Amino acid sequence: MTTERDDIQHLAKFRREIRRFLQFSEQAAAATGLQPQQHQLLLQIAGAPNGTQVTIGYIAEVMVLRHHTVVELSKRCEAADLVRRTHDPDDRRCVVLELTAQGQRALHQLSDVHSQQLRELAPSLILALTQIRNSKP
Amino acid sequence: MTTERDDIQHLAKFRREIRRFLQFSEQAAAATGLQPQQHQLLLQIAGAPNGTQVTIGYIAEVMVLRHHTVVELSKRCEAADLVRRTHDPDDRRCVVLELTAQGQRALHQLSDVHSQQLRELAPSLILALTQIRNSKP
DNA sequence: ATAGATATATCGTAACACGATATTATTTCG
DNA sequence: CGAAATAATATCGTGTTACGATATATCTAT
Repeated sequence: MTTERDDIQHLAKFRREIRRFLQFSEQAAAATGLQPQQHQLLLQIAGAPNGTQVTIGYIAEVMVLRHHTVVELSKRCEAADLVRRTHDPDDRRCVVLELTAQGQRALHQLSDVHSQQLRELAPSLILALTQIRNSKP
Repeated sequence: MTTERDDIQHLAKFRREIRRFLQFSEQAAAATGLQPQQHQLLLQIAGAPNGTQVTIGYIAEVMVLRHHTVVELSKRCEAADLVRRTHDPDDRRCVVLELTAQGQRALHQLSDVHSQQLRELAPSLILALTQIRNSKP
């Protein structure tokens, strides 16, 4: 019972840390004039493993969203001149997503502050994870 | 430039891991008949540090929400018989939040699967964090 | 007792993700 | 080859949710 309570406190602490990070991230995105999800889209486009074709479907998978949600998100980003949408000439069903110059600028700016923030938060996140991992299975 | 690209890939990987965990969490909550935020409320009520008065304001702070959002969330949880809302007799402005028996059951059930899932995801999360932390400042 | 501070509550609104459904392009196979 | 099946993206309507603005209740200090 005592370990149960400890476990729950550890889980709660982990979620507080995550939430604080996400809140930071949302504010950083807003400060750059982006919606949080727009930032995530840019990040997943630019941060895909080398050689990946970045399509709607790929993004839907890695962001764990329905594809039509990604359609809408990518269109909002296109309208904001952050993302370019082109049809793959080899399979014209597929839409390939790339960053515009402005999208790259925004992402690099955001990535800098995120790296820095994560370097600060990493120790307590790792600690929380370690505590959870060491709880009785 | 190469390090920049690596950094972005590491950040993207970290976000993918986080997103996968959150997705798991949302589905687990849904399987128990809870909204994701309802689960978070239960967790932060039960997982507050020992001796904490769990009020609307406290939850607003740790969940990084406006207090009126917590009012609404806690009322939905009250309606679902997961949470009890009582006025602190010493300061009747404050609302104290506690779990009902049913809220405790749901939370324990969810905590079990979350602990297990986090034990699985912890290594790659820690790896991603470590890679970010080791990137050039 | 009253002004100001603190904590919670109410109301209207906008963003977002989803289900259901549709459209366009490619592949399969009879 | 051409129709049916499959795959990828697109459109539309909807419900939830968090928010800003504002209101109410309670406490504190003078």
